[in-house]
Amino acid sequence: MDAQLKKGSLEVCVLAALMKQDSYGYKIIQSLDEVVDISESTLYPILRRLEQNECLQSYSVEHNGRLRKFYSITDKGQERIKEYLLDFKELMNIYNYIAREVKKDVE
Amino acid sequence: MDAQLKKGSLEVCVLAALMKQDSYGYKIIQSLDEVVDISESTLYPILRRLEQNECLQSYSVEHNGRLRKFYSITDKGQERIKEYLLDFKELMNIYNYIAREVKKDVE
DNA sequence: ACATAATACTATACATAGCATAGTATAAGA
DNA sequence: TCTTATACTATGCTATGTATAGTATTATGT
Repeated sequence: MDAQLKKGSLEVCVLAALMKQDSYGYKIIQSLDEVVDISESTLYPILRRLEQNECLQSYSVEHNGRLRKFYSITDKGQERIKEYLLDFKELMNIYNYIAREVKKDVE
Repeated sequence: MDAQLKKGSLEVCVLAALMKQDSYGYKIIQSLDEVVDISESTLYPILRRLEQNECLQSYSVEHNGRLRKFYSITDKGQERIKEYLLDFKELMNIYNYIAREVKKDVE
């Protein structure tokens, strides 16, 4: 899938993954496996950005002697998702236009 | 609308606008007016990029003493649109996942 | 015992696309 | 004569996704 098309969506996808329960980097990648292929180099910067934005909060839990960084979604993060859903409707307008123009050609 | 979300779509939107008939910069902006707000600083670079990619061809027509640059879509440009439509289905998967996780929370 | 895979994260650097801003230049209308 | 519409070019910024590499521990396989 074209990287450009993912822009703006991956971030929100990560937020959505944290709606059910708190999670950490490695686990998030796995839980999103069926939805989208997201690599470490994409996810970790997103997590840091979202924390800076206050869309996420983090806390560390010791696991096998190392710290696992858990993230939980904030109210602001949930607002962010709602804005995305609204924006996506506008994107659908663009998509529909494109699909329509192609069909016209076929007819 | 969030600029990031438009990435990858505007370019194809311009291609789609040229499916019916050849057109030029200023006119394209107008014809896309109802679909998406695209400014000159966005459109003209797109047109040049698409011509370099060979998704568009151009020719100049004199109009009131100045040259108007008309663009027409190539076969490669039409292929490009088809790829976009496929890619968009994957994006819909992401969107559906996000919408689903939000709903779960409401229930 | 040793190698490999899985786990878990950090850091650097890059490409791309959309967009703001500014500049150039002509024609038409108030 | 001033503004608006027309039509395009050029420079530079920012955000996001991604490749690559590095670090370090645990579990598994041979």
